[in-house]
Amino acid sequence: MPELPEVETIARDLSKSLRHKIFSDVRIFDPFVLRQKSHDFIKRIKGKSFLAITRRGKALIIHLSSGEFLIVQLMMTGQLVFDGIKDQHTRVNFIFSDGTNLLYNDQRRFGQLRVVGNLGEVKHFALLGPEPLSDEFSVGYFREALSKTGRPIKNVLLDHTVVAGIGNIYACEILFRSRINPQKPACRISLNEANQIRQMIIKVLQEAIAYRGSSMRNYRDGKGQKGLFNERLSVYAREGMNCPRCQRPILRIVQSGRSTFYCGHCQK
DNA sequence: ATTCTGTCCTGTAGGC
DNA sequence: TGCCTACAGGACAGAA
Repeated sequence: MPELPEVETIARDLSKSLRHKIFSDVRIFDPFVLRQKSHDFIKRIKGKSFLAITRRGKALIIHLSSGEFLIVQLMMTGQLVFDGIKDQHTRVNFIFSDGTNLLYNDQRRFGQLRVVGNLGEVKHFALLGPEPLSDEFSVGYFREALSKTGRPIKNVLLDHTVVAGIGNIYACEILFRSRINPQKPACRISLNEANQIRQMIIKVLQEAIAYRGSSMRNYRDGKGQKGLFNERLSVYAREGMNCPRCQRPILRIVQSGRSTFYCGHCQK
């Protein structure tokens, strides 16, 4: 699924594409992706206009003129494509008064869409840790969070209650660039290493946003295009290929049921 | 209390 | 070719 850089790219694209649009109709092809009854979902969107789109963690928040919010969790394979062509994975089609549309496509159907009256009622947001690109994600906060647990650092980066928006691709890339072994217990990471990891979190995410994200399989931006960060990935999905730093083969292990890619020589 | 495992679902790649 | 297994960007309930 899209992680923070991909979701941010979609939000930026759609904030331009959807400016001044009015939702004139909503077509539900697969009610499974809704967290509420279709008629309620449609009723709360139809006739409203688009005000803004923001991001929290990996979730998109569309602000409606009614004061309500359309929340989209893309999960693994969700896509929001402006003025695309419907295919077999199109689950919802939002139609605007000028004849353009916004497709919600989702191959695996893990994604979820819903309309809420206020963001405070969304439990997921209440549990989320700070945005990594905000001042809230301070040196002191991050050091403190690492010191409190003996879990492997990779798992801590994936824990959205610690820091929001980092997924499997960027957790691996951040640790590679920080030269930290993904299995290292968080509480054994030194203050200097914690600073290094924190800076790499910020740097890698900003760089990935600048390159419009990474496309492994299904990710597409708001214009239906692939991201460009793939060729800049050093370790993710590169098992057996050469480490760009020492030329030794990249390793793959499983942590908490998820693949981790790293260099056993460079990352201590 | 904290942490991990299995599950949700569809599709594809690779081994034999 | 075809069948079978493993795996895929996330989140969460329920179990250890």
